[in-house]
Amino acid sequence: MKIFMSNTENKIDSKGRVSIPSQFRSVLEFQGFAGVYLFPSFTSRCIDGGGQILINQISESVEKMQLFAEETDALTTALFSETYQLNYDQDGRVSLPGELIAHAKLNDKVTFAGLGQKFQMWEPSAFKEFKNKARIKALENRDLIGPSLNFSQSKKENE
Amino acid sequence: MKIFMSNTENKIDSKGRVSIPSQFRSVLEFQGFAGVYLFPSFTSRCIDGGGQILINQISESVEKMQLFAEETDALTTALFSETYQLNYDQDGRVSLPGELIAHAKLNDKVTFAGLGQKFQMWEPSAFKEFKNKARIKALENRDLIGPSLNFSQSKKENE
DNA sequence: TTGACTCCCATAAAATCCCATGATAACCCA
DNA sequence: TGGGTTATCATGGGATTTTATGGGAGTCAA
Repeated sequence: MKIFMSNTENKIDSKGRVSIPSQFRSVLEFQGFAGVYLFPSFTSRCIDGGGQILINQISESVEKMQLFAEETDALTTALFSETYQLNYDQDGRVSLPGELIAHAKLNDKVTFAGLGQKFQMWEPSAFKEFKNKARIKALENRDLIGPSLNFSQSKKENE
Repeated sequence: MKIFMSNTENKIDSKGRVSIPSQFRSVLEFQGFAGVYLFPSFTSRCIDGGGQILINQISESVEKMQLFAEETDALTTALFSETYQLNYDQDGRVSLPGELIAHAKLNDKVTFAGLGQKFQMWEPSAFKEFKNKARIKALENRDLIGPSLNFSQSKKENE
């Protein structure tokens, strides 16, 4: 299973175009279509992005909720009405809608950050801040992650 | 089950390339893909590395988390945004991202140390220091490991 | 016409491929 | 057992490809 990982900082040029990192493109194309789905994050000043698999997951999880019709409408509206499907050009670039740029407060640079099944686009300095906090949180919650990271070992050391 | 063991010191050349030790490569390829996953250690000034199995374990542990929770974003950011998937070339070399070099404070040499299901990459002198401390800790905690190991014997050998 | 969006080409930097070398380890055979 | 041959491996460096990015020119609609 290919997933989004690592982070790179790319430039937004004078025409408003950004290169999707090539490793991300290979994940997206592996999912069956040469483009991205982007929408403003619910919780942070950044853009959430993903490919076909992410969109499918979202649709399925909404279905499973078995909400009343009006609730479903509200939720899907919130989720999808601000979602943009952007196919990138042959050089791997998209031009970002103004709404997304505004939400993430982007200037002329974006950091792409892989989060597994999705990725995020951040104003670079905002990302660094979020990442540092995330690192600290992850250390505190290391038992959630499992034994693979030998976190439990270092836990013993400290007790 | 093939695992990573022993340690070797390799050089980082002028282009920033390092050879993955051939014994490690055979473990990695046994896991199904000719490359490594590297990320900054949460607890030490070194790089953590592994193969497909390690990444699968991590992916599985976050798979069932909520899609749009801030906590999930924080955790997956910590886990994936600093993880690099590097396929090595036909000579078995990768070029290390600057972020990882900085975290481990590497210059022109790296020590690869096998830790079973994962391995670590250290600045050589930092590794020696860490190894000595680890040895002492292991001796203190030898009863945690089980009766099969006769530590007192190897203790004598090194004194 | 203007602005937004393509497609296409140019370029510089970085990553990767390919081949050569020396050192070490593994092998073979008398 | 010893000595010589053969692999294997880490490393250096030139050549080639990929990637991100800039900018020109064409298309379409308001």
